[in-house]
Amino acid sequence: MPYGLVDCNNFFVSCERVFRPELNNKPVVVLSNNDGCVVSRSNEAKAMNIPMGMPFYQLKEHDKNNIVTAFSSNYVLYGDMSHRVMSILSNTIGNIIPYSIDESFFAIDNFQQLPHTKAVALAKNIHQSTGIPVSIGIAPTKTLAKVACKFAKKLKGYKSACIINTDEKRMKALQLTAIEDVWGIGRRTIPTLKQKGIVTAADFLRLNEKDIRREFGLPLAQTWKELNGIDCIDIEKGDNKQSICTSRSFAQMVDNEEQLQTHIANFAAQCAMKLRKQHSAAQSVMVFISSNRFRTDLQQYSNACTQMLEVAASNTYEIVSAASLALHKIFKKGVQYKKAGVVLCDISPANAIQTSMFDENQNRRDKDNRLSALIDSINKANGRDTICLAAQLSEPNNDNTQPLFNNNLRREHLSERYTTNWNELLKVK
DNA sequence: TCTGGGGTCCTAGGACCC
DNA sequence: TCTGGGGTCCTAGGACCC
Repeated sequence: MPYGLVDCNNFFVSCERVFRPELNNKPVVVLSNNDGCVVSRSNEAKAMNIPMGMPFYQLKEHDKNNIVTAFSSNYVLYGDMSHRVMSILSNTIGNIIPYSIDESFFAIDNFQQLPHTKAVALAKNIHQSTGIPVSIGIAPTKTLAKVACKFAKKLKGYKSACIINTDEKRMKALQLTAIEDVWGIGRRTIPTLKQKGIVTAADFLRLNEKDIRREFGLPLAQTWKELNGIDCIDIEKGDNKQSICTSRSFAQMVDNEEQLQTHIANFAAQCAMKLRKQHSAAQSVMVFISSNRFRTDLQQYSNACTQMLEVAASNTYEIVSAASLALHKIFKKGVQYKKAGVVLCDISPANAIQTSMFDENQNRRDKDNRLSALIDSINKANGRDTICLAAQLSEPNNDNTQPLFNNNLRREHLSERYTTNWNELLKVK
């Protein structure tokens, strides 16, 4: 059964351009949180040799004439645009297998179901309806669909859709595909493969499957099979996450425990909310902190601590308390902290919690759960953090204080939330 | 001065059992 | 001096992805 892949071109940049069409054909980049580094580039920016992940301050030096337009990341906007693209796709194709914010696989019964003309029309429809240009690859396996999609994106003649439906086309495509461009082969294995004289995907196929399995492990052996046309990579995961993480780098480094506790409380509360959203509970709460690894002139320290809960929980109070305890165990005085985060693990469905025979806190836990549900509904109706724990406030004793979340974050090039906020709609003269 | 965030899966090795 | 064998489970760390 063949697979298709729809991949949005330069997705974040394309989202920004929908509302700033004057930036079409100009170099544009979108930055990570804190305006840290480049995470999305227009073709023009790529042509200027701006690499993925380039720190923004280096870009400023690189781009002396200021011809590159930079945006802070606007995830609300990108999430909404992604939803629009995926809706059209699923309305046209039926069942889709979402893979990331900007790409989705789908399975078709046979190649006749989506011939080139129809695939071209689909790409065109998505572009016209949403403003987002996409590329489509169709092939016998997901890994080959990825290969096809790269050609659809790179070569104009394909009109945004490329189909690999014969062995001849497959081998031709693999000969023209550099080994580092193969989905599933990462930077750590490339040097070893190159040493063996493997330069293209076709070279890689000359290796023996058993040897690959032994030397590189199961995932690479699966990639080998997929390139041979044998479908074996399954990415259909359940709707529920197995771990939930909230973490940030700080614009300004933090050195006192109280302030770090406030950040951790906000991360933990955010994690708990995501957890409840998927109707799950977590049995363990991990907290990590680290200094600025780029500042070799400062003391380096990073550590993590996992706090187990007696009974899996999802209410904010318990999760924030556990995180606070964990932080206290690893906090070291005198360190300038640059990054911190909370990860929830051992996640199970909330309706299947294994209770403890010796649990004397069930009544309190029931109350906390009801309270968290109430907080969620108030915040959903009135905006994030309308109600929060005092531990999340930067100055708990001051009535005007705000939750600290995202406060220590640099976002100097933020666009409007054009599609999700009435106050930020596009203005037309 | 300024360097992101959030996931998944696999594996080797240790702990533990009989 | 000589010091079992075989199995399971758990976990930290590493690889990959976008």
